[in-house]
Amino acid sequence: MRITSLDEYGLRCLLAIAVKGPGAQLSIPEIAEMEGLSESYVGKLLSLLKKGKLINAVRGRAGGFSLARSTDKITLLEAVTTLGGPLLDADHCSRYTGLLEKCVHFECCSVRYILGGLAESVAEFLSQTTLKDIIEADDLNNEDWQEGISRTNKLLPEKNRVKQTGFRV
Amino acid sequence: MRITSLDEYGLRCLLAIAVKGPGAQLSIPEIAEMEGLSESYVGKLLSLLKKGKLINAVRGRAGGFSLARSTDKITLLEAVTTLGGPLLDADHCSRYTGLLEKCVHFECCSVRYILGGLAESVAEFLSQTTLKDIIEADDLNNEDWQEGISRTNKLLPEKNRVKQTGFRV
DNA sequence: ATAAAACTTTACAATAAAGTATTGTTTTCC
DNA sequence: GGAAAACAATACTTTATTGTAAAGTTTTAT
Repeated sequence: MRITSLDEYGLRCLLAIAVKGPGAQLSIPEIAEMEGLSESYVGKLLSLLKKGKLINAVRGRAGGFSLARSTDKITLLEAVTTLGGPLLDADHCSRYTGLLEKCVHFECCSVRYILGGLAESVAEFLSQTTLKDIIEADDLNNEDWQEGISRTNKLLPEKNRVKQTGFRV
Repeated sequence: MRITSLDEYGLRCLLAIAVKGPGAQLSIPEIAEMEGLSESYVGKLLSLLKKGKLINAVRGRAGGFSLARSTDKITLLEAVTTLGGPLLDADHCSRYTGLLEKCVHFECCSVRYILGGLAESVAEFLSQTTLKDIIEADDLNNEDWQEGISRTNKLLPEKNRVKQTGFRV
């Protein structure tokens, strides 16, 4: 399981616009400067977000991007879905068929069952947070994010835990 | 966010051994045949699982792989972690720095905060299911997995929902 | 009008992931 | 002892993802 670049950078661009305030507009060069990304890449990311109807674009010299809806009407689930596509795709089972035409577990599949549940769980989590929630969070708990490992890590058996740093899933 | 091939195929190989019963042994050619995968690929997947101490290997003519522990002692979190690595890596923030040496949000980052929470949530979910749980599940609910979309999909605003099929996150 | 500034689209290059092939080592059976 | 069968390690090919570049369109200021 992986978080993709599109998720990471796309969320950052979306939040950059959201943080600016209601109705605010930001241009590609501005966002690229703020986020330390190339203008080409920001343009690509924003075109995805636009296609997903999360932002509106104004062309021309005074152009830029603004949120299509207020921050409390945009959930992380929409953002992540728009950017990286589905976690578990509709054609998941026809993608992972191995050497055969059809997956050997097509009729009854415990992996599919589990991954389906996981996808729902993740969707549930992401749908409960809006851009507004993120922006308004008083304490982003960034001091101990490196220690966040401990919380997640404790779920693993001792010898499998990551010693150095970071979250592990 | 994506589920990787390693997750999908690796879990299938692990379950193939687990399903066989306590102490049972399976060879690479056997698993490859059962799962419809190449022997090379199965070998690679099993070597990962072995490195993660989830299975034991016996070399030689009567060789094969067996579970390192009983099915109720192996969680999905361990399996997925072993196979695909961490969802949110320790060096996440140093990987996504854009054009700069250091991410502009390094000091205080709302995306990191949210993704950290998501990683914990996923870890929580995966750690609660063992191989035993999967094997023993009476009804794997496979009849309506295509309809599973509805449950997840309902969390998205109407116009953004996937019409065709599948889970969407 | 014309140039500048900004979005749009698509093609391309670089990188990473996925999967295969090869070669080698260990064990068993004859 | 030698062949067969299996695991082990690694290099290699293919494919997908990332990120960049370039050419085009729209709007505004002068």
